[in-house]
Amino acid sequence: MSHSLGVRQAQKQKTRQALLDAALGLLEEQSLSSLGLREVTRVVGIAPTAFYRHFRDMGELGVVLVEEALGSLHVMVRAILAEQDGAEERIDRTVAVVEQHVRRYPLHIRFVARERHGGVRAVRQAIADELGRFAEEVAAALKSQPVSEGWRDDDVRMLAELYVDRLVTTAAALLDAEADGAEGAAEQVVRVARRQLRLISIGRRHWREEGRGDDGGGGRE
Amino acid sequence: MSHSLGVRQAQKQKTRQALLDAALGLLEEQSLSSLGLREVTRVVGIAPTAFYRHFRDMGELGVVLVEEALGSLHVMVRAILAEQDGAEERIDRTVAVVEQHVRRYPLHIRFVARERHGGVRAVRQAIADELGRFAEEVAAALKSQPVSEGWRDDDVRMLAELYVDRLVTTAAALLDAEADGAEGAAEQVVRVARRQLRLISIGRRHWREEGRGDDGGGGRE
DNA sequence: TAGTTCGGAGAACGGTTGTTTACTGGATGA
DNA sequence: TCATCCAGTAAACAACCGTTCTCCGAACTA
Repeated sequence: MSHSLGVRQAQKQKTRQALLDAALGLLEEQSLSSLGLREVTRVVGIAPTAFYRHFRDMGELGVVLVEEALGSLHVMVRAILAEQDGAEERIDRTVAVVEQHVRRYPLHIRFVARERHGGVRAVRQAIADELGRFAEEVAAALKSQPVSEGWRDDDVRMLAELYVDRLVTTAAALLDAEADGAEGAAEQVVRVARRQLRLISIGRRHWREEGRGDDGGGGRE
Repeated sequence: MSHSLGVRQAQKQKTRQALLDAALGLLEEQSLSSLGLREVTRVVGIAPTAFYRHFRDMGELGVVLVEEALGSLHVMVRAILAEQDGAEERIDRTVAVVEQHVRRYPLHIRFVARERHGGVRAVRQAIADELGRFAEEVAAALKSQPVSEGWRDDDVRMLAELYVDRLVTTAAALLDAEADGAEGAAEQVVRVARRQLRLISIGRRHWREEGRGDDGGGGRE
């Protein structure tokens, strides 16, 4: 905060953020690879050429958007992992936080869901990296819980990825449900998500007893 | 087969299929909303205007591609569900079939993964519908298994969605792993997928004992 | 055989795109 | 105060886009 950056840099960051916001808005109804540079600058109200003062191309802007979007998600998960409640309460809290996050940053969620497998390589990579870091963080938290005693590290990681994936999927489904305008749709998604997490949690508790057969390397041919 | 359709209609279907194939090929590296009509016709080798003889616009072509892509997936799942093996063998077979399907129809998988949350509403809807039907089929199969005795219908459906989602996600991950050229990446994905399915399966077997608390309607506010 | 149907060609349309080049004017720092 | 920097401007570029309209010729039908 403090140093106040000078009028010059402050203005630059302002229009830079305006570009990011405008792009994110436009990306609600199209995908990044079809989003035009001129389209974005038009919304912001600056000349097309001014775009280059901030980003080399739309792909670069997309990567920045990824950081912005998943940065806020990061905060969300830290909040969940910090808790020490029982499994049931933790699940409720988790889903509730996802729900509220979707309501607060719908455009960010939409963007991540869409571009995760989208047409721009650099953006896909950025999302994959960030979600990977994400899973790592979840894995660390899971490992420190009593239930994980005797678990192999890669099994913990496997579980973490299952959780992360479920959260992302739930968030996307929730977004679609709200967009479709159907009345009870969102609540339905939330209920299903809770039960799915519960089932996974049950599987987790019984993993040590039955999860044998550590299918090492090999394979079939 | 037999009726041979006449030279006229046969040719039409031929170029129609050529359009679909060309589009699918181009969609390996971009998303539908950025795919141009001229781009497709150029690959096929016909005039841009001829496109309209087959599709109103690219969205319509996309919907047809969805049916084509998920139609083959449908066959795949029937094969899996038909089996009567034990849980472990079933999981191995499932993952193996997914693996081979990804190798046989990589472009179809890529397309579905990308456009599931893509920028074209009609296509998203078509994919959602098809995956829904898919989950319904899986649910019916799960219900007929002894393990599901005493399960509520919507709990079975919840489990089916969990499975379907996992298969789609695994297929997409497998595709990315193979594209990235990393040597053991694909095998790693397969191993993780197997263990995740195993964990879910364990959760399923213990669901009746611990899955209580049927969080009915209500909610929090 | 004569008439109709229709998949495809071709040209032209107005509009949009990304990118380059040269320029302006206010903030910046000596 | 004065030279420098640099975010944003303006004009022009060639390339491409989706769509319309008119026409052709081979396949169909009667």
